[in-house]
Amino acid sequence: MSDPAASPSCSLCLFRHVCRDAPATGTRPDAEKPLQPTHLIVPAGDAIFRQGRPVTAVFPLRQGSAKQVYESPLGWRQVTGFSLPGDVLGLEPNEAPAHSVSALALQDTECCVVPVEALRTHMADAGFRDSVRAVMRHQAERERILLVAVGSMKAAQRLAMLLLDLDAEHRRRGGTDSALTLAMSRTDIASLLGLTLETVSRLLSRFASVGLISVRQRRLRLIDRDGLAAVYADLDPMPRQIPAAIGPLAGNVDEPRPF
Amino acid sequence: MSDPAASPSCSLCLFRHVCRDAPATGTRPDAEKPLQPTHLIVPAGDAIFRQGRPVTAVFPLRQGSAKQVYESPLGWRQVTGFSLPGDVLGLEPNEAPAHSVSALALQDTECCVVPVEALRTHMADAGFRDSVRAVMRHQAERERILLVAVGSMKAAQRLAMLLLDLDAEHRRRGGTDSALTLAMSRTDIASLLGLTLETVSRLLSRFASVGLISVRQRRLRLIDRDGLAAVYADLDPMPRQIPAAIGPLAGNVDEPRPF
DNA sequence: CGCAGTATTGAAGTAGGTCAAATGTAGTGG
DNA sequence: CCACTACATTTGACCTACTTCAATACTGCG
Repeated sequence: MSDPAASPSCSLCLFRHVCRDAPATGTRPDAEKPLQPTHLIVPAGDAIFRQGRPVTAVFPLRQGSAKQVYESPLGWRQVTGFSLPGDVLGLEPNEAPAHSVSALALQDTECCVVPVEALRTHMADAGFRDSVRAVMRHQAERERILLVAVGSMKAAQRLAMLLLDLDAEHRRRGGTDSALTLAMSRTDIASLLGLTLETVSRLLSRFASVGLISVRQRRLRLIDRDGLAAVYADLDPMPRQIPAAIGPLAGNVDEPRPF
Repeated sequence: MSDPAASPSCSLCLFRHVCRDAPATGTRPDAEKPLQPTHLIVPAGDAIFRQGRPVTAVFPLRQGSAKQVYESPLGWRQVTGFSLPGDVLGLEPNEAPAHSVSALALQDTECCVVPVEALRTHMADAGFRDSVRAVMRHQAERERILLVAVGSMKAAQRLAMLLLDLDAEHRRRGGTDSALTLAMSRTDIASLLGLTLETVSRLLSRFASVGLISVRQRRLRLIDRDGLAAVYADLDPMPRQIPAAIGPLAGNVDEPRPF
């Protein structure tokens, strides 16, 4: 846990090619790997950094998970995303001097600390710079998809989208099973999707009752990904209570890609 | 209209310090102003650029107005913002190689064309670079506020927010009167705010009926900015039909700042 | 004038919010 | 280990803000 050695999350880390902690990469000689970040342990619920505070470092996530929370000038609060091991917290686009959101640990969490000076130094490398910017662009794209989802999709679609995304991230991290554990509360999910916690809970139960998933508290298992994708794409009126007996051969979805 | 001379919008333009078309700035000697952009006329409804297409130039808006439209992978479309003269269209953060949204002219529109090479050249100047990045950050902040609005505010709040923002932009451009003309349709407004056009129309009527604004079609006049700010801040249950006779002295709003 | 696009207004339906109660889970200290 | 508390989740019943459907009016343009 507090062992500074390479963790599995390192293999997905943005800094893996320049970090001493990361396992050697086959393709590169790794002649120079000057980055040896310190580590930081954050207990569940605590902030890794806070919105508005100056950016002094970025934080590759090693263990645990976090949520990003944005607080608007009028005091409205909204979750804008979740992060898993391998993600880098605190990367601000456009050379922002201050964090645009807060990051709160969803559980006891460990992350690396990469000072901005080190980051800036490495940004001199074109390849590295490009990959950092690609990550930033991906984040921006995600937020836009969230905006469209919240702005024009139904509750069931939004939740299906989130589940598919969480599953995709889980698999990208090597999870071969379909079981995942939700680190975030129903309230967090509701905030992200622009719903209430009751709606999220009901929807999860409904998904389960029609055989799309199984849920018990925070243990979740995706059973029918295609079905979820259909819900996401809204090809499916999503049976209110009991599925209309006529199951029309679960049609394929042209674009099931979540997020 | 097609006269290439300086327009009033130039005085707000990001490029004013480096552009030959812009009026001389008092503070700087303008020794070097190597930018002399070509101009582009876009008829109402046409695209200035399209989402996914490579970024070849950015487009300072001279006359007219435009909307940004994002199309999600699944085909959902949403307006993400409106632009007025002085704004720069097509500025993509993170060195994105392609436009992340489309820009459609809301009326016959004229804009400058600044090739990306020229932009990149001027980015060498620290002051200029900083101001460009500040604009990008401001845009990102706007989108986040929109996300929170759509995700957790009521319809009336969202609309009040938009009206206050449009008004603020109008005044920033020198408009001293409280009258403004909406270049966008009710449908566009509805899309931006995550509502239906009928709701927008009804809400405008309701705002008018309680004396916050006056509207007729696309002519709009803000009558009670403080009242709108109160609606935005939700200090006000927003009378359903006829105000509940007890008017509690229209309280001050701590943070009436829209967007 | 008459048509096409845009806006307003009404009536009815519903998705999701709100309020409230019951159950489950985890943490704490005895 | 267990009792007790605090909090998260589920579920139900009701309600309303918003959508949907539909009809009517306004504006601009050939």
